[in-house]
Amino acid sequence: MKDKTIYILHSNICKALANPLRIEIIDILNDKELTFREIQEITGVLKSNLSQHLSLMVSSGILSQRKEGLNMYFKLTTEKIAVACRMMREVLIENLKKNHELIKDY
Amino acid sequence: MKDKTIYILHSNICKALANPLRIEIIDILNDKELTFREIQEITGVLKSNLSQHLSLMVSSGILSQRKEGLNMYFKLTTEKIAVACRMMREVLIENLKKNHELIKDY
DNA sequence: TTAATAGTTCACAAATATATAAACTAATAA
DNA sequence: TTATTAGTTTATATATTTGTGAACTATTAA
Repeated sequence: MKDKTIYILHSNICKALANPLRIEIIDILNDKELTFREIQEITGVLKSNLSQHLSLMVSSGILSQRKEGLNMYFKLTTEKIAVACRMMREVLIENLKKNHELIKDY
Repeated sequence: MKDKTIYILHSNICKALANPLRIEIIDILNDKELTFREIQEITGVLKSNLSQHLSLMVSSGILSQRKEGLNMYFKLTTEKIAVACRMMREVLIENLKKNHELIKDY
């Protein structure tokens, strides 16, 4: 029986992207570092909820955080996350276009 | 209030990757088309379970299927899925290496 | 028509993920 | 010290995901 550990670990990284709020966070962090407060203002979610999502993203290794005074800063650990994410967005857009082509004939 | 529909749709694509079995399926379909039977033999899961996972992947738009006689064939709809997936794998490997660096000093 | 093979659908139980609110901790300022 | 700001943790309720087995449908062969 083949060892499937790698698939579990790999899917954990993917799970970190598998939520609308977390996708939005990746989108807005794209190429910059932002504070917790800034992310909260843009997304408009409860701080407890945001903290849980950010914490999940940090522990899955896609975000890194640092504290400066009272503020916590967050950024993507690597450009690759943003690139992979953009690639998925392209797949989405292509699929939406295909569906549109199918539907417009009716 | 900003419209978050795009984030929901985008996260649906990501959810299609957010499971160990589905990652394995993407891995083995990498550049070829396989039958249900072949995927089942490689992964070793129940056919009902496999069918549900494949169906989810098809309806989220990352796989396409075609029937030929008694057999159902599956393949990735686009190369981009495999590329995005490989990119995530690289992020995982980098993180594992970082953790290893941290741990080996103890 | 009957049987066999291939896969899908359904119902259900168990596990995980999510949002909320309240209580908590850390850092700075008064 | 006390208060304030910034964020985390915890408990809890709800929703979603997952695996299993049984029943079902579709295609081909006897």
